[in-house]
Amino acid sequence: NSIPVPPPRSPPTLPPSQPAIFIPVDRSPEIQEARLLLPILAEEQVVMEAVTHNRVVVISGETGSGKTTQVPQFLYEAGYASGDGIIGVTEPRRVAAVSMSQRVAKEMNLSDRVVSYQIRYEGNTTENTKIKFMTDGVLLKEIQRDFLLTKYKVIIIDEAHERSVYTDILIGLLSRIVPLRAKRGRPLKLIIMSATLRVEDFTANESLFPARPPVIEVGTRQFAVTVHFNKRTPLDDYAGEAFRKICKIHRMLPPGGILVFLTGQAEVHSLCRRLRRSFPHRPVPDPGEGEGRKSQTWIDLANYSSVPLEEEEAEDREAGSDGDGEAGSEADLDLGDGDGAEAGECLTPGVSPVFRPAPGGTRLCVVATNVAETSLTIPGIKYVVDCGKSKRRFYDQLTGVSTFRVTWISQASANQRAGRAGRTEPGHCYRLYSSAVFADFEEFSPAEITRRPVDDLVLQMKDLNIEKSLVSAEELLISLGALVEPLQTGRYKELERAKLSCPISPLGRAMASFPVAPRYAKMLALSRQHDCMQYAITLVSALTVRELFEEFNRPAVNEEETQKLKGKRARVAQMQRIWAGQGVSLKLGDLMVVLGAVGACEFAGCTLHFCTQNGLRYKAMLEIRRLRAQLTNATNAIYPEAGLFVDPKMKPPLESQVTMLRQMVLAGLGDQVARRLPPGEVLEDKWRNAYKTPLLDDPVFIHPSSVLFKQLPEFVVYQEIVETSKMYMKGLTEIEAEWIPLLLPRYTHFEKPLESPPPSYCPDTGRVRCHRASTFYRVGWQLPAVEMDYPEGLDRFKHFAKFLLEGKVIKKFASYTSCLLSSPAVLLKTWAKLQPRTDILLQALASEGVDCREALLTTWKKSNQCEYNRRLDLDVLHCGLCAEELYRWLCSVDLLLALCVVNRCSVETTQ
DNA sequence: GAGCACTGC
Repeated sequence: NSIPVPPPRSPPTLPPSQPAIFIPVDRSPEIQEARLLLPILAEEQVVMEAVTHNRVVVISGETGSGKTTQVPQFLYEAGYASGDGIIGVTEPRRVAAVSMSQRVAKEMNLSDRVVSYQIRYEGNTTENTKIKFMTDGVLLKEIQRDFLLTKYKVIIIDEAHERSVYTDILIGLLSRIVPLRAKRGRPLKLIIMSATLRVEDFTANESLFPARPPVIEVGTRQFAVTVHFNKRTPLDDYAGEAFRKICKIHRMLPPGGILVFLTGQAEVHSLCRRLRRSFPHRPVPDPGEGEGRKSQTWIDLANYSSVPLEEEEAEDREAGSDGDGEAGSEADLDLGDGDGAEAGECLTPGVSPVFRPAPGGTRLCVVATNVAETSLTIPGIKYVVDCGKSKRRFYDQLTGVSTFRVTWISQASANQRAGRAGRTEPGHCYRLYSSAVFADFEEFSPAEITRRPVDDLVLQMKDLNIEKSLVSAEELLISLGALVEPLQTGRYKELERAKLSCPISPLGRAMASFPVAPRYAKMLALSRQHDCMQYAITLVSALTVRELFEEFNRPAVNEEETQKLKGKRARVAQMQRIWAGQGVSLKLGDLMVVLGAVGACEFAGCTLHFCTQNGLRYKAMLEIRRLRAQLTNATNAIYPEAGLFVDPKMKPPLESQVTMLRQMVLAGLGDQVARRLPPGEVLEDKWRNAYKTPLLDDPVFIHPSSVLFKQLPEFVVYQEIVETSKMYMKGLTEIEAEWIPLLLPRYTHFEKPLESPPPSYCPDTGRVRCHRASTFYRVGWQLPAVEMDYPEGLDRFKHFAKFLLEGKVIKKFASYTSCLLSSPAVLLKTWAKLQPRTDILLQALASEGVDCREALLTTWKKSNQCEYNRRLDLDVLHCGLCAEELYRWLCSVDLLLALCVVNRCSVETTQ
């Protein structure tokens, strides 16, 4: 039943054929036999000719065709990995990269030193590696180091139809790299593998590939799946509809596993309970406990969603109460050969060992969310029940607010789900919605890049010196100090254009080398200053992984379970309070909890037992552990003097370090500050305990799970805002208002320096200091006046001149102060200009740019290179002789300054 | 006073 293969479009004249290369492969007879069944094998000739004659080739076909495992082998046999180049294959998921490399190594009878993989945390590549499977993000990082990907002769992008962000960006970059490599005489071949439906995305995009690349279509080994639509579409109760459908399938249809697609964890729980109640078997272990629970996500879906249904089923009262005649009839289980057979992806080799076969005399029923669509393959599924919906995260690019919504899936997703029924034999897919509804589905899910924040991507592109016109992300990066701020001159349009072409700063380069979001990368880059790096790394790891804690909020089925869940929630809340601590520690808020949780978990050896006891997600803790190791290595690579290591017995941070961490969080997440509405300003009830953020008009609230929920600090920084019943901030840290102007000057509008307290001279930095009040951008919150460097401008020269004459800058000058014709304070008077001597002094300082001690000494040094060079090595400020020389110099030559102000006699005596 | 799908560096 394979799709006819059109010949690849060939160029009018073929280049002279090259001598055929053939690298022998020693496959076992069993492997060879199995390969022959794969549709792709019949196309080897076609594929290889297309690759020979084209720089870019698209291979389309569902995963059942075997293209992922076979095409790299074709290329290897044709010599694409002999000599100085290797074959690279990207996958959107880690499991796929690992399992594919193992599978291909086995098929080719080669060691994993030759057919290897690389994922974020680990890999087995060697200098002998010829075929390298990797996740898409890994290859993107490699481009950052070697833009032309010189070690590869071929790059295969697998699963391109999934349109994952990294895959999208890779294809964009490779479309530019391929011609560059051709120009250099070391051609790189690009093979894009995609499901048939989405091939146009790549071939019809002329800015990607001006010459349309040839497409080779391959059939699948997929068995026919008959699709049955509901006549009616339930309004809301798709879970109930699923339940009824499962009951009917189970009662009336031949053996074979059932896979049910729902949208969320709670639904999965509740449907499983309902099924167990209706078809009781031996007790199924509670998902929240039991030693078989290796990891949360997988086991959740394995243990509690694998419901063996007994053949001698119990009376199904709930199904019996089904009043919907039409949906309840047996007609909709029609097994006749419909023409609705749809091929869908079904093959992900390396089936998860988590799924145990159903016990004898029972039927396997798996209730799952989206995971089962691409990430998991469950053996023995013959029936798919598809509610047609999925829960997706929506992200508002303007406000940064996340929401989770249950929406209709795309036609492509529905077909993907249906395909899961045809893996081992012909199957059936029951769609709990009508064909009319299906026809209204979007053809595809929107590409991921359109639905997520892009700041990290822009930074990476900048690191590659690629321009991208994404204004808001650029603004964020400028605010973080990762990009150089554009010049504030010129017309508006020029300004906008300047923004888009901001070069990357040294800080930005350092940030780009950390494989985390730019906000977190900035925290890491800053942590070097205060001996907080190991804490910052731990914090950033945990925040990147997110959702550290198990969710015990699901509705319970009976009193016993209610109590159990209540107990678990109480235990977690208690631990969170302990980890958060009191006083200074508590101000770090939910991030202190995270730090404490990771610290305690590692201290206990990161065991499953510890995680279960304390409501931590074991899988999350393992991921944090690996990310910590990676970030520690990355940090050591940038700052070798740091000498960091992952300390499993890391001590809690000192109070001073906690404060530094809070400041780092603020510096990294300066645009995610919220202020509590002062109780006196609460006019409407909806603003009670509410916070205001710069970007939202509506009130936001502290999430009840936060340890700061009852604290209600005036200023907080949040990690995210999720809109559920209200707008809730999560991941909170308390910050001090006076930090904002100092750490976030770019978000602050400063007022004029205050007259009281008066500006002062800082003997340590040699600069003029002052106090300034300020307001926070957009919302105009009044911020307390803080001490800071005096702003640039004429006034700074005035103050510096005053301090100079007062002897604050050069101590020795103090002895001359009494000889001055007028008090140094005259310089600050509005009428000072009327005194020519003060004006001449100011002009002299300004023309040399002398408004701090360093500038003064530099100018002096420059002007008196020969005369005073030797003495400058001495400490000018404390050596009387030098100070006098300096003073004389100031009076006589270059700056002319004191002459005009200082009493003539005094000058004569010193000269 | 609550309830979040999945994935990658």
